[in-house]
Amino acid sequence: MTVPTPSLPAHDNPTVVRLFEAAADAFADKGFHATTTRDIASRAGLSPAGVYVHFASKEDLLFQLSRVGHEGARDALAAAAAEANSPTEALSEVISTFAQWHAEQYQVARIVQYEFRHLSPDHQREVLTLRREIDGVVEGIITEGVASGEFCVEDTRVTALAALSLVVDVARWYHPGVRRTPEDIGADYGRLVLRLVGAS
Amino acid sequence: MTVPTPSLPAHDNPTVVRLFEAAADAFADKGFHATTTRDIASRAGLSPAGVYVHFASKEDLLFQLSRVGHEGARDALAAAAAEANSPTEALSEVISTFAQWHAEQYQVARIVQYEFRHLSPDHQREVLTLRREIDGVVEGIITEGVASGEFCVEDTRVTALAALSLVVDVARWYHPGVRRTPEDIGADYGRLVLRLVGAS
DNA sequence: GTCTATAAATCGATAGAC
DNA sequence: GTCTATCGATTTATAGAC
Repeated sequence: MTVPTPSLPAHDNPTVVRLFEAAADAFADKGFHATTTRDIASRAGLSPAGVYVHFASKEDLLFQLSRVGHEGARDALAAAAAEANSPTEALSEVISTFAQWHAEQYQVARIVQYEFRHLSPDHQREVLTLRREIDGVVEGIITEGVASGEFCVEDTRVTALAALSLVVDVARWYHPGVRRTPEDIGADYGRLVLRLVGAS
Repeated sequence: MTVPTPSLPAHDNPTVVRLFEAAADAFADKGFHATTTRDIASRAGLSPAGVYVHFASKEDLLFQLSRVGHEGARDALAAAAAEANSPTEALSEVISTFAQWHAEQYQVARIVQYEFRHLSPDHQREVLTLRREIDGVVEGIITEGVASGEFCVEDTRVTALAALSLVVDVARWYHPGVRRTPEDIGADYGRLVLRLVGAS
């Protein structure tokens, strides 16, 4: 049994946690470049210089948010896939879980999906590795379902990308106050994706 | 017969056209706030001050791009819908056309979909009106298809949003050099969306 | 209508006291 | 580890010559 990777750098430090939440709010709300380090610091109750005691730069904050966000999504996905007894159940559960995560964590999801290009090239590569793990889970389930005869698709990659598009776009339009709850959205997309793969 | 609204302010002025294209490239590539007016001006072959002869501000450039982009998408959609003889044909054609547009015009599409929040409140309202026209076309077709018995959906609004998510997300992942052509993508999504509405 | 030059404000990040 | 103060670079936008 290995010790799980800490989800945050120094996640037991309350000031670091506050900075993390402040940056997540600000980046999701205004975007990376429209957010100032002063903005983040004041939301966290610190002076402008306080940020740099805990993070090397504004880009470092974005990177840590992206990394932790991806890891959280990947873990939620893997847990959902592990419990399933068939490709149909697995796909429905994984998409449902992922869609719900995109709604509940819509700030982090937005940063993960839409602020990616503002990471340094090295950090882009690292985050891309995590993203490919996630994409691979969905594509793998569809491949299994086609092999077992449960699914009927023209192109596995095209269908996997379409399924992920449904989910990712939740981060664009979701905000607290929309009609549906995150649970509703997850359930809706769990059903819709079974139509996409010809399983219902 | 009314004269069509010019798609560009002073669209017959070659300098304005060059500025427009330079801004579209830059905003799509780096985002609104990461793009400098110097960057736009130099891409258009002008001095930093040259921008302000033709546009009031950087935000004005973003607004004009968003407005013209939305109008182009809406017109392409309306033309596709007008030619169809059934809800099934209409939905397939509209989604196919819209997806193809998002790939071919992926720079403008990206600006339209992801830089919206950087518009002024007044300009957000104006662009939102255009966007609701587009959403209404898709939702209207699905409503017709349900009424005629061609489609079978649980919730019309949820399904319309899902169909649009497929299309909108093209602007996030598409770039020249991906495996499929814009025509391929349009054809793929025209078929996939018929599955979403239970028509195939 | 385009230029050079620059104003005026703001940014990310650092220095050094405590 | 947090602060005040500020550096140095960069930004949007304007002034005024041509």
